[in-house]
Amino acid sequence: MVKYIDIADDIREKIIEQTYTYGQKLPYEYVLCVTYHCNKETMKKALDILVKEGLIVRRRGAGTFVKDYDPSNDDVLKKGDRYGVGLTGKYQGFYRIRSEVVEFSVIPSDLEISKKLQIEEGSFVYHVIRARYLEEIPYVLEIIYMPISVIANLRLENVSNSIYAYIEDELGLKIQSSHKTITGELSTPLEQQYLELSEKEPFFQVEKVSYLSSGVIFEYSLNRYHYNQFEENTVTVHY
Amino acid sequence: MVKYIDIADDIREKIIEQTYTYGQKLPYEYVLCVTYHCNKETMKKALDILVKEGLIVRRRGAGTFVKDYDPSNDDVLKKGDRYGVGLTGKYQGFYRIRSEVVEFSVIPSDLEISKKLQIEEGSFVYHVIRARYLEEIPYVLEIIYMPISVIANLRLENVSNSIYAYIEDELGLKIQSSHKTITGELSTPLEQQYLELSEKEPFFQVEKVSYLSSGVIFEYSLNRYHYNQFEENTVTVHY
DNA sequence: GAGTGGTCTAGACCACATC
DNA sequence: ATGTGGTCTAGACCACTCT
Repeated sequence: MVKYIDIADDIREKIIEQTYTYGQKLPYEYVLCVTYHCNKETMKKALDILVKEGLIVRRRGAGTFVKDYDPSNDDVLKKGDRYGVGLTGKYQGFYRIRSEVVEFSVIPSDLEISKKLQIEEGSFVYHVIRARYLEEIPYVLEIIYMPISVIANLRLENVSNSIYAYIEDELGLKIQSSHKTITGELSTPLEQQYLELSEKEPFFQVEKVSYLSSGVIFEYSLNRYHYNQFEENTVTVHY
Repeated sequence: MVKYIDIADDIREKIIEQTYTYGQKLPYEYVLCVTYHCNKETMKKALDILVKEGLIVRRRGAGTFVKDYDPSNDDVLKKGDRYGVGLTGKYQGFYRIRSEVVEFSVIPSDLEISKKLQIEEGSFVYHVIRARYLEEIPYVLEIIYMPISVIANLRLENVSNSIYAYIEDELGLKIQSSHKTITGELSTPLEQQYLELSEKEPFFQVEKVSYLSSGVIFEYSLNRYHYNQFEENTVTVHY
C-alpha cells in the first residue's frame, strides 16, 4: 500500500538473508530508485526506516553501508514484536511462553488513570493483570488499563492470548505510537510473588501510553520485568 | 541552516511557553506553510520531529493536537541532553552535579572493545571511568572507550566536564546517532563501591555505541545506574 | 462534501567525502 | 572534480474524519 514501507521491507529482507552483508556498500540512491521505480525522496523515506532500526548507516558523500548485524539480536525485525510488547531481544522466539491472567475486570478510572488515558474520571476501563512465564520462569507482570469505550468487548480469551492481535485483527484498529518511560522501582509483595523477587530487590518498569492511528489513547500499562530478564534496544538518530 | 529543524524549534518553543496549550489544535498544515514560508513536505518533516518527541499528535482528517505536556518531564526539550547522556527526566536541572574521574588512560583495545568500535584489535583507545554524583548521592558510573584516532587530544579537563561538548564544540564534529541497549546486571565490587549498592543488588546498564555524522564510531560506553536513579523515555512511532 | 494529513513525483540546488 | 546524500519546492493525487 505504502511504497516506502514496501521498499524498506524488501531491503531489510535482503540484509537479513545476507544478500547485503556487513560493511557492504548498498547500491547508491539513483540505482535503487531505478530498481524500485521510485523517486529519491521516497527512497530516502524507505532507507530512513532502516537507519532507525539500526540496520544501515548513511554517510553523505560516501554511501550507504550495512551495519554490524547480529542475527541473534534482531528484535526490530520480528513482525510479532513490532510494538515492543512481546518478548524482546535475546529471549524471543526460542522459548515456550505461558500467560496467567491474575485479574480481569472493569473498574471506574481513578484520577491517575483517567489522566493517562485522557478520559473523564470515573469512566469505565478494563483492568488486566497478567503474569507471563518463559519456560515457567516468571518474566513480566503486566498491569493494563484500557477504556471500554475504545476497546469493545474484550474477552478473557483475548486477554489470555494476545490483546494486540485482538485490537488489530479483530477490531481492525491500527496502532500508531507508544510513549514509554523505563524506570527502576523497589518491589512490593505483588512483584515479589509473581516475579520471584526477594524483598529489597528492584524491578524494571516500563510505563506505556499507546495511541491508535485515530489519535485516541487505547492503553495505559505498567510492565514490570525481573531485572535479569529485561532488555530494551533503541536507536536515536540526532538531527 | 536546515529549515525544518528551525521550524520545529520554533513550534516546540511555542508549546513550551504555552502559546499552544494542551489539547489545542494547531493551525493546519496549509496555514503553517504560509506562516513559515515553506512547502508542505518541509512542514511535515518539522512536525514529525515534534511527533517523535511526543509533543504533538497528528490525526489524518482531524488535525494536529498538542499532547499532554508535563513541564517537569521535559528531557527531550533540554538542549543539554540532546544525546541522552546527561541526566534524564525528573532529575535534570534541579540538582548540583559532581563528576569524579576514577580512571583516565589509553589502552590497547581488546577483542570485545575493538568489535564494538569497529577498529582493529590492539588499536589504542581512551579508557575513562567516571562517577557522577547528584547532591553527593551516587548516580551513575560511566565506563567509556573512544578510539584515539577519532577523538584526538582528549584531556583530563574535558573528561571532568563534558566530553560531548569537547567533541562538538572544540573538535567541531557532529554526532549522528546512538544505539543503546538497556539491561539489568548483578553488581560487582566496582559498582557496589561507586553506586553504593549492597552485594546481590543489581544495577541498570545502558550500553551505547555512538556514531559521528561521518559514520565513524567514536564511542562505546557502559553507563551503570543505581536502580532508583534510572529513567529513560522513548517514543515509538509505528508505520 | 469539506477539512485535513499522507504519499509520491520531477527536478533544482546544497553539503560533504574522496580522489 | 566527481560521487553521493540531504533539503526544498510545486503540485498531483489519495485516505481518513467529521457532520
